[in-house]
Amino acid sequence: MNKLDAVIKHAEQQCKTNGARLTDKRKQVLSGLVQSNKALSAYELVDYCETAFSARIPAMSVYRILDFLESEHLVHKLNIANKYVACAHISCDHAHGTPQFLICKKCSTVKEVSISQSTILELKQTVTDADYQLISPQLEINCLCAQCA
Amino acid sequence: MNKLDAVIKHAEQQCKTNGARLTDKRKQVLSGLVQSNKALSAYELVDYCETAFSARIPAMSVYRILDFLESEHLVHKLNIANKYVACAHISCDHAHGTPQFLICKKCSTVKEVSISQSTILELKQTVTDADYQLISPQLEINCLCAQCA
DNA sequence: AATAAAATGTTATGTTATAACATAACCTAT
DNA sequence: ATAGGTTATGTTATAACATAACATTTTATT
Repeated sequence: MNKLDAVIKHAEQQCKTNGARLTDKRKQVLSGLVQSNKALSAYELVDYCETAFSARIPAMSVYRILDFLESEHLVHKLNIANKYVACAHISCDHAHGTPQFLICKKCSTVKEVSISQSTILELKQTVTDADYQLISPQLEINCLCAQCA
Repeated sequence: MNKLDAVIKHAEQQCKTNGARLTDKRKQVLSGLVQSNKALSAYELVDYCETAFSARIPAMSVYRILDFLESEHLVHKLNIANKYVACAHISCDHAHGTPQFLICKKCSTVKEVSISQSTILELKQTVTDADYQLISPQLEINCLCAQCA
């Protein structure tokens, strides 16, 4: 089974478990992100669905679908780029922690990496010391990929 | 001397050293950021200059001015919020490293903090291992401030 | 089949940002 | 002092990202 099918199957299963539905359009949007090697904007996903599936999904719907996929932890929003990526661990069985992203500023390719628990703890401590409350320790780091560098 | 005057004086000196000019409009935009306790968007700065100085600066110019102030290291862009803050260290004499920001997602108040050198080194190593190249180790962390929490 | 809930469509508009070209302000060398 | 280049700002248009509000369609359940 290829990667895409495996991911979609896992995603479907996961939605079912949560009593949510992975509809055709949601599958199409998720496919776009899984197949892409880089982060895509909502409007790029509109184009992808049109091209790949002849499905004309309005931008508004894509945003809603992205919200849904995020809520199911199938997709991450990269705030520094205003783009979206599929979670790199959809078809892993183990649960996974907070993702960290290296984002190529030129071409939007993304690598989802892990930093050590101790570093995360230190960041949390820094936040606590500053009298702030952490929403998510997701880090997004501006980089250049090997290609673009 | 109050904080604002001190900052502007330092900023002026710093620009002079670099052969750059801190014009009136640039001062006004910088003032807006220094006086604000939170990050502001370019359009909020347009409003600020109108209100505070009766200076109608077009959005286009504010963006250019922000670019300039960034290039002089007087201002930081917070990419996850699409807003801008004055550098917290303009009137410090010592040079300072890469800034890290805690950003309140509700009200955009910002705290500029430092993380340990060892953490920064670990992040750099993570990036290198992933065959990426770091543009800047600036971290921006989504939080809630004490007020909003 | 009737109903309620969920998903999607539609239209309008808000927000952030840049492109392209015009004009004004300011140095600096003659 | 002024001609000519450089820097700064103005103007207009438009691109790119995002949400609000309300309508319709689809799906699941009784």
